[in-house]
Amino acid sequence: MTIEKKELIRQAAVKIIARDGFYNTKTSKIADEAGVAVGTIYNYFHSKDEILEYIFEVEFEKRINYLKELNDKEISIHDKLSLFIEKHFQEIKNNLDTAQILVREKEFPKTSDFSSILSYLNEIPLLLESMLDEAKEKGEIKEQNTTIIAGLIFGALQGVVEKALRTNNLDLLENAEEEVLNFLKNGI
Amino acid sequence: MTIEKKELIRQAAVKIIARDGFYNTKTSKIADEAGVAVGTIYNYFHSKDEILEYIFEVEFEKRINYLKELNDKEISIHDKLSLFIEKHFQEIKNNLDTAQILVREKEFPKTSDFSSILSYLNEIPLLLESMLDEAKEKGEIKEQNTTIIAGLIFGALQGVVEKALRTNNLDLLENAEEEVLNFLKNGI
DNA sequence: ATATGAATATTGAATCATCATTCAGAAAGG
DNA sequence: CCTTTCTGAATGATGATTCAATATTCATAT
Repeated sequence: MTIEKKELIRQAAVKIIARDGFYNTKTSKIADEAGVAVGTIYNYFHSKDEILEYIFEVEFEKRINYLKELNDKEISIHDKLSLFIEKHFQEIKNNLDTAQILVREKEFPKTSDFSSILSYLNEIPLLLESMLDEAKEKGEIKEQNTTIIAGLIFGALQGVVEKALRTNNLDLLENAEEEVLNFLKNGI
Repeated sequence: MTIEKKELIRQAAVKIIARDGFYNTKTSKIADEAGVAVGTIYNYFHSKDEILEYIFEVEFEKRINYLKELNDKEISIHDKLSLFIEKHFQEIKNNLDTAQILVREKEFPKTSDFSSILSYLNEIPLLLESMLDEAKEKGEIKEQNTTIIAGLIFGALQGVVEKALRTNNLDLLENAEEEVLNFLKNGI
């Protein structure tokens, strides 16, 4: 039960799920890709659902930890957002398969092992929101509904990634950071 | 083979798929909700996939037709976006179940009846993009990558809806239109 | 009005393919 | 040799789709 083998299976799963979508992925395909038997997967995960959960966990924790760090820093809201967005697109470009999964997989029924994915999905906008709230208090940004704006920013990032992947236009990701930042600052 | 019955089945499907997600919805549940036998569904749709496709078709055509109308009008880009966003949130509030489906269902494998959903998903950002291009030529908005900005706006709208539905905070939708517009105009 | 029956629509139990998961035995490790 | 890990064929549940039987519709004839 080494952590490396779990990681091997996770990476294989990322590749296959990115291509076929979670519900159209068979555990046997993941096993093939990882070069292990199906049974082995079940030594590291309790269920197929748990694999997806783990993929989200790994990826979201990077963002969440980084956001928390940023929140504690004494820098302007613009710098915070700038750094976060830079980090975000860096991770995206770093692993397009994971990016595909993050923007595509949204179907998490209550009766499943998915509950922690839902908290991850909540947490990033919440951190953005508290970041915005603090900036609002300091007068760095104008009066506005920070819940909506946080949801909007989170969605905007996804929208750009979705567009790039859907049209297979990866060059978009190169300019995305700058364009998004400029947009956040000044609008269209 | 009346159109009313097809519509009855569509509405039942919307309700169940919004609650359980497409891949976790059984045709028998849709049949129950519609008050028909499973077999009847197959008189109106060739497959389960086709039901989802039809749901997207009905909803996206509203937006697409409206956007095309707007594109032909001689009004400012801000008015165009304002009208589109107003329409969008109006439709969302009008049918939360459909909204849930639009933001949640993203898994459309190649081998399926989903191909037309993919073109719908492309078309709205493309229309937004050409709207922005025109405004850019006229000097209404600054120089910027309109592909990215269109993807960003499309995503931002989804992000707000997702947030409202995920946290079951429907009040957000009341202020969403104004906040989003203000954001588009001036940034944070 | 009412009856007729051919065309059309509905029904839901039966079919059949599809996987997630299990687990008895084999291999590897120490 | 004992423990841990791996294997992959067998199991069992699930659920989309089919289709023969039944019901309904409705144009036409009486």
